[in-house]
Amino acid sequence: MESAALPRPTESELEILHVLWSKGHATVRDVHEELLRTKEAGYTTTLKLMQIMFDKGLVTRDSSAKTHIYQAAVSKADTQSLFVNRMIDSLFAGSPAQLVLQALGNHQASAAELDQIQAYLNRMKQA
Amino acid sequence: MESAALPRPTESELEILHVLWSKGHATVRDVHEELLRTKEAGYTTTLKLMQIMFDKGLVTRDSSAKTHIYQAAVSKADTQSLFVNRMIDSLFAGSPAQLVLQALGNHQASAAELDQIQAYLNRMKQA
DNA sequence: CAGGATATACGAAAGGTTTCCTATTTTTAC
DNA sequence: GTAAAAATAGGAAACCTTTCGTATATCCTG
Repeated sequence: MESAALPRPTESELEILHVLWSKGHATVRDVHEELLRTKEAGYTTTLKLMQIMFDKGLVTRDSSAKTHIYQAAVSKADTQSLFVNRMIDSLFAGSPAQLVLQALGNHQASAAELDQIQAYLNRMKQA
Repeated sequence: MESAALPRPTESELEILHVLWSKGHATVRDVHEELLRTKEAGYTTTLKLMQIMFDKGLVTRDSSAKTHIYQAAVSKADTQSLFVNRMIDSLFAGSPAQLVLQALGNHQASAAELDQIQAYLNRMKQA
């Protein structure tokens, strides 16, 4: 027995998930106001998107009160993983190292970030 | 003066680009036969996609002969970069290191790959 | 409790991607 | 040279995402 896998969030859905991840739980209006800071959209557009996300299982909601309260049903880490793995398969022939080098090569990382990665490598070598 | 940026390839377009990147240049039939190895599709579907890609500027073609010969107009590295940068912005708050750790954490990399990354880090530290 | 504000639900239009049918042209093989 | 095979082009259907108008219900304020 296996329940259907959650669909990959679309671009707009990701924006909403970001708000939910940072706020923990939020109303449609909360999310909408946050989105307005970076993009233009009508309120019912945000509402509709969140309803669709609910139907897809990407968010849960408490509808006991008149104003529904939403929460992300997928974790940020799992979602990042979903997209990263997909990209590794589809663009880097299954090689995570290729993606890593590409990511580092373009966006120059800070010293602190390089240290973080170094620490990770050290842990891997010990194991 | 600045020419319009090329659009981000769609999923299907990426599959075709992969074939073109590996073959260098190919006819629609070449590409189609290759795609058939992993997915099902009609010949005219592949043709149509490649025509659209031509219109978008994602591929070039030599139509001097009856059977056109296509080539990718975007490099694999540039395309990888496009997608990676986009993902860093949209899912990792602009931090390439976060993506790197995520990529390494999930797909366990081989010793050789870790060495490659280590070598990269060493180069960065020297600089 | 009446009127305005705020919320949800529903439906549909607009835009993009993917698919394939059909018509037409060109090549090839007998 | 003619018929079959293979190629291109164009259009349209099916599907998904995004957007928003409108209808309806609920809440709050005076």
